[in-house]
Amino acid sequence: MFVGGFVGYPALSERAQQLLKALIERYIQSGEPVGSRTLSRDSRLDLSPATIRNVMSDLEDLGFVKAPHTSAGRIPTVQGYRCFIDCLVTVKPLESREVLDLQRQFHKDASPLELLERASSTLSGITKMAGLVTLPRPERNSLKHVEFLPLTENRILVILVMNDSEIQNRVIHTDRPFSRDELQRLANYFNQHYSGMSLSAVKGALVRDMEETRRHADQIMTTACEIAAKALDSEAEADMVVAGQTNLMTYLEMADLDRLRQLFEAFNEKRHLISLFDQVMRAQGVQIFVGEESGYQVLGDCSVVSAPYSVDGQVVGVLGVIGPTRMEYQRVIPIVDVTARLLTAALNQD
Amino acid sequence: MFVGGFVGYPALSERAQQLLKALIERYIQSGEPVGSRTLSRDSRLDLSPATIRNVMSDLEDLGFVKAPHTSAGRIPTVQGYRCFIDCLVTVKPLESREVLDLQRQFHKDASPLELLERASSTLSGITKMAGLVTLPRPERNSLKHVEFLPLTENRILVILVMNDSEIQNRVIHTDRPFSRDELQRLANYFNQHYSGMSLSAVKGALVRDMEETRRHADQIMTTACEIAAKALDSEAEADMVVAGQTNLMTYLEMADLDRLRQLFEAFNEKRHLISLFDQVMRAQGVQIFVGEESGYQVLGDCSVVSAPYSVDGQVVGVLGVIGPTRMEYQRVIPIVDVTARLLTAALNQD
DNA sequence: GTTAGCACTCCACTAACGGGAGTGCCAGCC
DNA sequence: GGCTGGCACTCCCGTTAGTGGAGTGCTAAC
Repeated sequence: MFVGGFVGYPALSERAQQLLKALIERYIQSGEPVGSRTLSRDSRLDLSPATIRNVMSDLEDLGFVKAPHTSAGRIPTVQGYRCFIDCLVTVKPLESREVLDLQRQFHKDASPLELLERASSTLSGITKMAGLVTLPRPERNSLKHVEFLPLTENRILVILVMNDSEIQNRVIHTDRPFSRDELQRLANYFNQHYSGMSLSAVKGALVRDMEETRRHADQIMTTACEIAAKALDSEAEADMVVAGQTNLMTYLEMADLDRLRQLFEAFNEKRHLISLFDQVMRAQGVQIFVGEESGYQVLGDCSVVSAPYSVDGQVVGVLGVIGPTRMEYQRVIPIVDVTARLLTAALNQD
Repeated sequence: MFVGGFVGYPALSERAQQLLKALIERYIQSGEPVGSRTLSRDSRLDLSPATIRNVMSDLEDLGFVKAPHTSAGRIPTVQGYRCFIDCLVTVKPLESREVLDLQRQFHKDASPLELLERASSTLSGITKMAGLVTLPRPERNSLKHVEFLPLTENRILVILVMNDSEIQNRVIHTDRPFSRDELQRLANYFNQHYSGMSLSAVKGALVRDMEETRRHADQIMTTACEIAAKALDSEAEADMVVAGQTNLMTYLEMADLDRLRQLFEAFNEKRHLISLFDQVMRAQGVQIFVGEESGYQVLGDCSVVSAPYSVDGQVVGVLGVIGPTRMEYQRVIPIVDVTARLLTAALNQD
């Protein structure tokens, strides 16, 4: 009667599982505490309300559900959702029509950044929640080409062209002026030796090589390395694209203005959300945080459904949605999953 | 007894003006309808509540105030605020200490973009409302230097260096591949002829010159112009920096979630707000929109206090704050004014 | 023109009430 | 032992009624 594969949770009978599932599905749909009568009708188990009450009482003791007050139905706890997501939910795969709709969002000839923005707004659009996509860390990008341009006396514009056609500008200050030709030579040297490596690899190589070249008294090499090192030093802060935050305002469980405010501040601040998403980069496939599980109190009544996307077989970023804990996981999970795959595909073509 | 300089409004007696002023100041401070008794105490006029009731009744007939219901005090109408702002408010100039505090925000060696962001967040910080700063339209910027870099076969990276060290990248597609040397020559030609002009002037000149050079069959010139024209064609959409939107959530007059949502969508969409601010560019000094005066229904219970800022003596952008109509104009007006001046100063130094 | 007084209105708050939904427990049934 | 029907009990929520306060408009008197 007791079921395996239910690791980490207090053992639940088959019946209790089914009831928990039915309860959560019902609650997700209605948003109101679910009572025994309702459940008796809903679940296919053909049990009387009284029996169900007994089971529910057990579920409450185990911490899967709770009653807002004595004479109300039960609502899921965080642990309840967790269990539901891990073991009980039956994700319904997207219809091929829906996949096509999604696919259409990712134009062939869009720039990488456009693709990410598209992914974010698409996620928010079809889920009616907030969509998020982290930008790839430039450190992971590989460097295709470098250009040094003199701006004024002691200021040089360094242009980094990444292999996925992303371009970054940095302005650096130098001790002495450089002529256009000189800079051209330096850039040539640099491109010969370092292009094709990832930014972080370049950083590493520079540290080693600068010692080396200095020993050989190779002035060009040393100077080129110094300039490049300066440019790469300016840490590029991580960033993310957010879309459809305002959707969250429509969920009444967040009617608390103060809480809503904190949430929106988190969207603006980004830092915390990014470090949350960084955790996901290490995982594979869809990952879900329910409520405070994320470690951020701001996400009180929210869940995060996320999945990493990759370029050249390597995970470079994460996308996902943020919505009320009471979201339709069975629908959102495949959407996030498929979007991540489609984004990965779009980024890797050509 | 009747006062001049009160153009465009139904004539108001000195006393009525003073009462209107007192009423609005009181309402701004308390947020609650103001009754005759309160006003009798507040205003220095030493009038009995009954007398004040008569005046208030007149003010209501003239559309300056209204009563939410029969037995409540009066609150200002949009027209009332307008009159208050145009004729009645006594702005109290900032203390020199406050100016210094503000001044400290604008570091000497910050980039233009950083300055704008600083201005926005400073405005939001001291007013506890939302701060906005429009970015200068690139068209107004003058072009310092152009660089063409080959990316792949038919893609060229065009780098535009503006005179205030702002850098813009554009990737364009061409019919045939160009070699690095060839591009260098084209850029040289272009820089000789066009650098120093404003972007919009360059655009204008290109149209004329392309005809001209074509007639001379000057291949280099024509090609250079064609490439540049392509790059400049990609319209740069106007943009703005917003800070502290979430501050607005604390004003209870916006407790209506749906309205709040529309407002935040406007912040994200930006387009509308920018076109509102565009109007301000043509005006001089602080300009204020009360409620729907702005022409945007979203700004229902909001006012906009704004002022243009300039570079090289020419207005290039606008900054301001958005907050509840019930804001402390006498404080906000000088803050916006001074911030605009300080930003202008910071952008023009060096 | 100004004021005091008065009747009237409307809101906001509180208390009381009843219906509804749901629970827990118990006794009886299979 | 597990399931069920019945019943008393609890709590919420919406409605109603009542009350006090704040403010107005009007009128008559100064």
